[in-house]
Amino acid sequence: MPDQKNKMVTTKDVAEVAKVSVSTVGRALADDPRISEQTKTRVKQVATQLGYVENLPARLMRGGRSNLIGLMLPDIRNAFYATIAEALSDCCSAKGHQLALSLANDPQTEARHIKELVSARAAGMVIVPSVHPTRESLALLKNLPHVQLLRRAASIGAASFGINDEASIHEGTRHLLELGHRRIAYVGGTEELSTGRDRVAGYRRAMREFGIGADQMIEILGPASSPEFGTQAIADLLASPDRPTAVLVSTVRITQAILEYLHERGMASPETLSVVGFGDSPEFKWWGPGLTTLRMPIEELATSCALWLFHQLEVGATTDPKYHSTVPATLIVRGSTAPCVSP
Amino acid sequence: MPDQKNKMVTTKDVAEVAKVSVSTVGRALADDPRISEQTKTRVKQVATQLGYVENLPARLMRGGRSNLIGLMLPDIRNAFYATIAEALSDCCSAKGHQLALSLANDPQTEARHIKELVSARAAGMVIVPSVHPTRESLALLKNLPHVQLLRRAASIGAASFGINDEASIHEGTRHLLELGHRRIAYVGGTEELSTGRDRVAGYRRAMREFGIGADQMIEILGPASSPEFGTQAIADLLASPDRPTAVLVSTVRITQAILEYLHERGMASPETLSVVGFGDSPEFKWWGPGLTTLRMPIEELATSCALWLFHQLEVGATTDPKYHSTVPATLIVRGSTAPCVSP
DNA sequence: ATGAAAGCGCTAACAA
DNA sequence: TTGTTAGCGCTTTCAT
Repeated sequence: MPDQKNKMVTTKDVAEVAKVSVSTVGRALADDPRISEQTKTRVKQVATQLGYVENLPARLMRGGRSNLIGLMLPDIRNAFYATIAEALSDCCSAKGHQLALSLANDPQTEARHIKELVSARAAGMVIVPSVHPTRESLALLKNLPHVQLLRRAASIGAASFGINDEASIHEGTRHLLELGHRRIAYVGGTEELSTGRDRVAGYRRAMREFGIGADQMIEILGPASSPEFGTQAIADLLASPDRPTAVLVSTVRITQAILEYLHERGMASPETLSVVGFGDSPEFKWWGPGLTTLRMPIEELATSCALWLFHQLEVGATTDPKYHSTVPATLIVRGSTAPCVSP
Repeated sequence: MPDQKNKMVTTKDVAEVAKVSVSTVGRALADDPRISEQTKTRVKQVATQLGYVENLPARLMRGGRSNLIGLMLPDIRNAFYATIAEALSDCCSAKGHQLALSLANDPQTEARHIKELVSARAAGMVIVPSVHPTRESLALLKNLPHVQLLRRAASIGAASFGINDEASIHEGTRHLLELGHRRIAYVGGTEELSTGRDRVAGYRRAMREFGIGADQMIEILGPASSPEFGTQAIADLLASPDRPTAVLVSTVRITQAILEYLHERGMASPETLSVVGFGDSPEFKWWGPGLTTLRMPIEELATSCALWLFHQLEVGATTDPKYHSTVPATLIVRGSTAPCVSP
């Protein structure tokens, strides 16, 4: 553990040793054409020798923004978000940016992190917004170029990149309907979140298209990333008098919880229940007969999101294009869904 | 997307509007006891009204370090590291720190990220070091309080927190030996990494203790986080003339690759092969008969690592305690290991 | 090709 | 209780 009070080497120190002025040092290190090659070489040599490292805060004081890119996620242990973090980190590295990771599940924490980023004069941020960003968050975001990812808060007037949630869930539901299922349960996040709204809408549309009324729909909505909620939901479903023949899950964490529950109770799929999951992880292949699931191009999504943000940073982003991009999911059919055999 | 050129509100602006001096503003916002409650309230009100956000770089220029804590990881998609990131993020939030995530697999990228952290005057960092940190990295770390996590590079003279790798793998190997296995293969990372060295050492010790000579040991070493290597390794093992009756895997990623391989080929465990995995994820329970594996208290490890770092930051860390802490793994016995029935 | 000096926003020592 | 001022390390005119 090094001594913290260790004075750092400054341009002034370098200047003294190299016997030039501070401005010459600054210019030499910035490869200014006005400085002779000879001086440049000498200055750089001295700088390295002394272990000079530029003082970013001091430079930032003269205006401009730091190379920090904020990434606000609800949960890094979710494979979805980990993939996003990795893709974004790659993009940042390529552009010389530094990633600041903020994990927030509630609007207050979110606001605090945004404030810190603004305070640090971050260059921009990628945010998966919470349900109801605070007024403060919204005001702060006015001073920070940003892009929304996955979720979309209407109150935030920025470009957004997401999954086509409605169409994805619609496809999953239709798959079950075409297999003859009619008592199909939907388990997912609440309608507070844009994603929750869109997803349940996809379920409803598919059901309606097969002539199933709202009274026949089985919807269990709760906290999107709560395994406990998922466990409770599947338990309730299986215990209900007219238990469904199939279930469609619409979040990663709930999917994992349900898979775990069914496995622990030794309840075989698709015999007991046909299951359509959300997201795709390697282990979904070896869960029971293999999980039929919706795969999303998360990595590509995060990359295009980053590219767009960087582009905005470069061009200065004076306009407000309100660009909204969505990508579709792919249904991966495995063993967990089978034709309905119930009455 | 907001206008980037938007001038930010400074203390001077607040001072003008509130009709006080800049220092009064600074003190009022810092809750200095010398300022009257009345003035404080007014200044704070004006600051909020104007949307004032402190300029962190400017404050840092006066010396001291930022609230940035760097976290250097090889791979955020590995559940191990994601858990660490989350635990650390929680600790940082609690202490008002901001997490800067750096993903680096090679010494050059690692060096670049460390330099950026030093340049940004980060408060400290938690690092899972690469095999051979560059000379530059080592020099830079002298100016940045840090702690090593999981891996330990001898060249870095800092406190370290890790798994007791030798003992853990020893326990896993002994479990197989006690089940009667003798042809036990070890698949893990190379001996370049401290973890790789310790782990294979645990395997060797256990084997020796059961009277098995070095010539009877089956070791396949390669890149620790390469699924491709894992796939190749298990393929080779199964194709070999005297195929082992059991395999012990010593990294998370290789474990995942091997599980996938065996599942895809429909090779049942423990009939074909007894398997002891590394790490523990929910899905290990439902892989085939359930994976016997070594579970590590990663979250606790990361937390204690963060606590230690924060403590060092607080006390100033003038001494160099070279504190090394290791926690043991727990063997979780499931269905993938069974008594040896081969000749 | 190089140097001197101003100023970025903030804090703290010194004044009042 | 509040104001004045110096200076942190760097870039950027403006001089030389």
